[in-house]
Amino acid sequence: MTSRTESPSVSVERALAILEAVAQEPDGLSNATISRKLQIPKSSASYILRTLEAQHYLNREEATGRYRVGLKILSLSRGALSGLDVREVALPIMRHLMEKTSLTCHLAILDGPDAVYIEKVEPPGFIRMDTWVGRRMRVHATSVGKALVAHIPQERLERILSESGMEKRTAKTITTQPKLLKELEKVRTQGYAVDDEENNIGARCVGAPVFNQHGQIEAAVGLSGTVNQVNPQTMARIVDALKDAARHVSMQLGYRAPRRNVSG
Amino acid sequence: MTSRTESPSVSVERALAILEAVAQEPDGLSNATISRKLQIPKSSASYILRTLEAQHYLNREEATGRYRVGLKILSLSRGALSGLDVREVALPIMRHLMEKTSLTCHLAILDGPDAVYIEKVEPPGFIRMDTWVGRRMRVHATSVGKALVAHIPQERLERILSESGMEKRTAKTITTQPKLLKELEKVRTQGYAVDDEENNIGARCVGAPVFNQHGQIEAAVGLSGTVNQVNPQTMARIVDALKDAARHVSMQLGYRAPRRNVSG
DNA sequence: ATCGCATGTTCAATATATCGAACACTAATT
DNA sequence: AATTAGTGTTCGATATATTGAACATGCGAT
Repeated sequence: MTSRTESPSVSVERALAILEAVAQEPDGLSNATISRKLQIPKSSASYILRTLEAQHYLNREEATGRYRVGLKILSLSRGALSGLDVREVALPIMRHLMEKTSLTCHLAILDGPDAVYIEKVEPPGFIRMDTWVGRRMRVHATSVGKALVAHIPQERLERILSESGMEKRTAKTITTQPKLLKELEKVRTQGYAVDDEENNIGARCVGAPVFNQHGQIEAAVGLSGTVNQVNPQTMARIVDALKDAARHVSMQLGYRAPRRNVSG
Repeated sequence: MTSRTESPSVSVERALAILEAVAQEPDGLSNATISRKLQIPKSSASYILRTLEAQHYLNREEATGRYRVGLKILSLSRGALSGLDVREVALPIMRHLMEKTSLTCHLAILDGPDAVYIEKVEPPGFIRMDTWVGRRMRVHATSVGKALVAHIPQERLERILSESGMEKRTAKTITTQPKLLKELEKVRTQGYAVDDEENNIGARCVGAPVFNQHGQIEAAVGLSGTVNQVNPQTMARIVDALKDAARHVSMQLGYRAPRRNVSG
C-alpha cells in the first residue's frame, strides 16, 4: 500500500543513474560494481546495461567486460545548448576577454542548485583548467556561482543551499550561510565575485553577472587562472576587463544599465 | 509467441529515443508530437517524459508545455571523451594547425557507421562551421570520413555502407560504391582526402589519417573552410600543413612511419 | 460565445519487466 | 590441482509498467 504514483518508470530512472555513474568513472564500470553502487539487482542491471549498449549509449570493453559511456551521448549535447542565446552573444566577447587577459574564460548559468558551464574559451599554453562545457559547480565555492546567486531572491538561495549544502572544498571555502550572505553583499556592491582558492587550491577566479533585458540575472562570465596569474598586481586590470565584458554581453541581450550616480 | 528476448526494457529504449528526438529540435517537442513521431502511446510517453523531467534530463517549458533537453545531459559528456588519448595529444597540434591555416580544425574518430567529431578548434572571425563535438557525419561525404574508412578492411566498409547508405547530400556527393572505392584508393596514395562540396554546398574540407602505434587507423584530422578559403591557390599549403599535423599526432601516439623509398 | 479539435492526465486490466535463485565461467588463492 | 570468491547470464513467478479509453483542459475557428 505504498503511494501509487511513486515512480512511473523505475527502469528509466535506473538507466539514467547508470549512465551518470559510468560517466563519472574514466575506467568504466562493471555490471557488479554498478549493481552494488546503485543497489540494483545484478540481473536487472544486466538487462538495462544490454539495452544501453544496444542503443550505443554504453560501450562494452571486450577484455574487461566493463562499460564506458559511448559517443552517442555527445550527439545530444547540441540540443541542450541550442536555444541559449546568451551563449552565442557571449562567445566573441569571451574570446576577446581571453586574449586580453590570457586566462581561461567561462560562461555559466544557474541550473537547479548548480552553476553549469555552457561555454569555455581557453588561452594557448600548457596551463589547463579541469573544466568543460557541462561541468557543474557548487555556487558557494566559485566566482561564477557567487556572481549568479548574488542576484537571485534570498529564498531561492536558501533552497539551493539546503539542497546542495556548502561543502568544504578547501580550507578557504565559505561554509556558513551568514558569511556567504555577507560575501554576496560585497559581490553586489563591487560588481564582481572572487574565488580565492575556495574551490581548488592554486586557482583564483573572478566572475561577473550578466543581465537580460528584464534586468534579471541570466549568466555569469568568469576568468580562471593560477594564483600566480591572478595576483594583487594583475587583479585590477583583470577585473576591469571582466566587468567590461560582462556589461557588454548584458547590453547585447538588451539590458539597459540602471541609473547610477554618474552624470552627477 | 514472439521471441522472448526481443527487448528487455522497452521503456529505456523509448526514453533514449525521446531524448534523441527532443535534442534534434531546437524548439523542443510536445508530448503529442513525440508520441506521434516515435509511435509511443501518448499515455506511455507522458509517464516517461515525467520521469525524464524529474531527473532533469528534460526541462518542460511552462508556457508551451514543450520539452527541451536539460543541461544534465552535458555532465555525461565528459565521460564519453575521457579515455580518448588521441584527443589530448592532438589538441595542441590542432591549435597550431588552425593558426597556420585560419581554418576550422576537427578531430574525428570512427564510431559505428559514422565519423564523430571529438575535438574542434575554431579560428577567430565570423565564419562558423555548423559542427560541434559529438556531431556525427556520414563517412562517404566528408573528408575525415573518407580518411578514416580509407584505412579499414573493405568488409567493414561494406558493412558501414549497407547500414547507413550513401545519402546524396549535394549534387557532388559520391553515391555509388565503385566510385567511393576508387576515391579511397586515391586517398591512400595521396595521404589525404578531399570533400569538395560533397556534404555542404559552399564548404570544402580536407582530412588526413592518424595512426596509432600498431599502425591502425585511430582518428582523422580535418580542416574545413569555405570554397573561397580552400581554393586551388591555397590548397597545396593547406594540405601540407594538414599532413604534417596528422603525421605529428600519429608519431606522438607511437606510430613509426612505414618504410618509404626516401633514403634511396 | 460556442463549437470543434487537439492536448495532457488519470484509471484499471493486461501484457511486461523485474528479481532471487541457480547456473556457468573466470581469476585468484591455497 | 583443487578450492574459493567473484562475475555475468538465464529462468520462471510475480510485482510492475503499459495502454486504450475516458476525462479534463486549453486553443482556434466559425
